[in-house]
This record gives sequence, C-alpha cells and structure tokens, in this order.
Amino acid sequence: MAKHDPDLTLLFQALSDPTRRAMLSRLMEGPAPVSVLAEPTGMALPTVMRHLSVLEEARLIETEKTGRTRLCRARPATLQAATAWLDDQRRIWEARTDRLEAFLATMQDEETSDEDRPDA
Amino acid sequence: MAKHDPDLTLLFQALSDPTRRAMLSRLMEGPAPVSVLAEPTGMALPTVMRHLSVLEEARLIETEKTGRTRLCRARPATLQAATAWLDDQRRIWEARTDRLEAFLATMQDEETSDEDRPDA
DNA sequence: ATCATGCTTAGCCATATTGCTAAGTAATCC
DNA sequence: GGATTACTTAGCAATATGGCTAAGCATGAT
Repeated sequence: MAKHDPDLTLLFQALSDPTRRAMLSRLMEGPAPVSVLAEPTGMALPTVMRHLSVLEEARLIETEKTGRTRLCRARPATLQAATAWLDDQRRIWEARTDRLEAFLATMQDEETSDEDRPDA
Repeated sequence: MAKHDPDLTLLFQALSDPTRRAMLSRLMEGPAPVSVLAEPTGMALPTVMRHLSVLEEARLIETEKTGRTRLCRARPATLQAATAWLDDQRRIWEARTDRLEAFLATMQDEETSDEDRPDA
C-alpha cells in the first residue's frame, strides 16, 4: 500500500534542524530556487545544499533543475507520516487513560456496593 | 503563556531515533523502570540511560528515583508542540493552495468574459 | 555483614553532522 | 568569445551522536 513509506528516522532527523525547518516552512508558501532559500540563512551555498539534500532524502521536498537554477518545492504529504506517528502515540496514551478511568470507576462502584451492604 | 516552551529542535532530535521512539511508545502505555525499558532494546544500560536522558531533556518523559529503581513516565503534552508545528506547516500549505485556486478561478472567469465579448 | 540488584559515572571508539573555503562546471548575458 | 551567474564537488575542522566496557555506589534481600 505504502509505495514510498517515509522513514520516520530520516523525517524527524530532517526536522530537527532549525535552518531546515525554516527552509521547509518557506517552501510551503511556494517553490523557490536554491539561492532564494539560501539568502535568509546567511550560510554558504554548499551548506545550504547540504540541508536541502537532507530534506530531499527525507522526501520532504523535491527539486528540479532547469537551466542553471534548481527549483525546490515542498512535498507536504510527507509530513503526514510524522503526524500519523504522533497521532498513534496520542491514541496509545488515551487508551491507557481510558483503561485507568474504567478501573477507577470500578473501584468506585465496589466501594459504593460495600457501603450498601452493612455486613461488609 | 507557555511556561515551558518545548524546544522543537530537541523534540524532533529526540524523536529521530528508533530506539527512543520505541521507548517513548512503550511509556505511553504506562510508566516503567529503566531495566524494563532496556530489555527489548538489547542494549547496554549506559546506552539506554543516554537515550532516556535525551528524551528527558526534550521533556518527552520525566523520571523519578525511588530506592534503587528509577521510574520513567511519558509527558504526552510535549508531543503537542510537534503536532502544533506540523499543523502550522499544513496551514501554510493550504493557504497557498487556496490562493492558487482563487487565482485559477479568476483566470477562468476572465477567459469566460473574453468568450462573452466577440471583439476580444 | 554480605551479596545481589539496579542504576550511574567515566571514558573510549567510530561515525555522523554542521559549518567552512576553494575550485569546478554549465548556462546565460553582452 | 568572455564574463557572470547559479550551483556543484571536494575536502577539511569541530562537535555531536550512538554504541561499548569497566568500575562505582546506593538499596534491598538473606
């Protein structure tokens, strides 16, 4: 089913750098060439390229070279993989608290029953 | 407002390791001592401790030592920070596609108008 | 008091990450 | 053709990461 299952490790790793998050965020607003992405970072181009290739390997962006400029665009669908994992965790947690509440409710019921029977 | 704003860099960094994700996932089901978390990893205890301290610094878990055992529990609220950032990105993207669709709709309208006027 | 348990500290090793500069290549402009 | 632009490649340095072993240190059991 999952044709290109995105690697959560690559994904979170790519997102763990503020420069890369800023670049991705910028690309979410629309495609941009490398130099435009580089400008606000104040970093050297090779450094920026490195960040971009990390984002690309994580499938968070895709790039296409036309002439001498390389255009980068976000692949927003990939973020879904991260969101999905986070949602899974929340579900696990909620299942746990649900069980806990059910258990506490049972305790409460039994306590009430005890009070009902004076011979307890 | 945000008393302990979780650092997204620390957060995503902590989540970028499969061992740590597994340990966190386990803790979402309920608290556990270090040795229980260590067991399924097959790793040496110091290594596990290292992972745990990364999770703790990212505020994804909290630990408490009683006697000679240290109990670890998840801090699920922290995951919200990650979810929030991802949601922001999705919003940025959607705002962009909305603008795009509005633009395309405008194009469509103008084209229709042109067709309406035979002198175009 | 002794011993086992459950971390904890210290330190080492290999590799990965994040930045740089210098030099190269290919496309566009004049 | 020659200069300029926009990346690209190669390679280096500093630090971070992820694993280990060996030894230390309390606590709980006998």
